[in-house]
Amino acid sequence: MNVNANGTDIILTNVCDFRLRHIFECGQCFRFNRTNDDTYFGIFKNRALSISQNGDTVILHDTSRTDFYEVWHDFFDLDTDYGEIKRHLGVDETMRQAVEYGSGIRILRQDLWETTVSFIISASNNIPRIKGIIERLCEHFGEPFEYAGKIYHAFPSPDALASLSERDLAPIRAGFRDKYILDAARKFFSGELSPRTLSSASYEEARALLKSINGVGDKVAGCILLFGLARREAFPVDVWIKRVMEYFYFGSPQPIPVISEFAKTKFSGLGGYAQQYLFLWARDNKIGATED
DNA sequence: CACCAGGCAAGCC
DNA sequence: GGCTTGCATGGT
Repeated sequence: MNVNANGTDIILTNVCDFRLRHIFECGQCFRFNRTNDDTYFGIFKNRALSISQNGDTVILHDTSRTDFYEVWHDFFDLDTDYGEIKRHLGVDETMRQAVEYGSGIRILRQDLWETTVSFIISASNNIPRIKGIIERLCEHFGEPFEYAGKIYHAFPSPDALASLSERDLAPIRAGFRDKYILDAARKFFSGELSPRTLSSASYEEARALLKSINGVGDKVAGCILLFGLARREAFPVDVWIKRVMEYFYFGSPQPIPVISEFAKTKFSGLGGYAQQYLFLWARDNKIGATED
């Protein structure tokens, strides 16, 4: 990959294993959306980005070399060799197909706190509504900032939410999840949970700490570990993963713990990557779902 | 109008 | 311990 600047654009050429549609449509990130055929626009922390792709050329619009190297390079996980990961995962016909289908997936390195709240909101919800709730949360309580002449809102800090009541969150229309968001905010605000504590904890310790938040169970904790703490061994089992694993590896319904154990053995430290390839493939092709 | 959405907690036995 | 049910809201 080569990096060049052209005015306020950063141009990446010879980019491998990178496709915006795969990255942003595999359900890991809720604040980026497609604006036209090959362009996505979104917000991460207190920065916005418009990014487009044509083959193996990627353009980051209205940014700088500094922001590219300090923010976006890490966000897009550009130091990780996905070719190597895909070779390790493509050990059977199912995984070969899943990896081929989502060949441009990269697991974004997202913010821990934002990921925690986002996946609390994801419980028993659908992606368009998850995005709506998150945007309302940001508009009401996030710090405004400017990008390309327009005003956007950062994700609200724990401090901004910790002293709110459920009534204050009513306009967000998060439903029964409002009290879970507040519990998470209070635990992060008080320091009971912190990025430093969770980063330095072992996988199982971090998982247990996250599950101390009301509204965080095994599945949501798995997503936070995978997307917010870069624990790539996490294999969160949602309805789609459950279906695709049952369909290809078991042939019959299985309890979630059975699927988790199977994945742990089969994928080892690469479970999170496997999960993303399987999720995108299963959902796009409705694998295992009942016909309409 | 049922039924479901990247689940979870509380209440049962 | 495992199993069932209610949960807010919006889309199909």
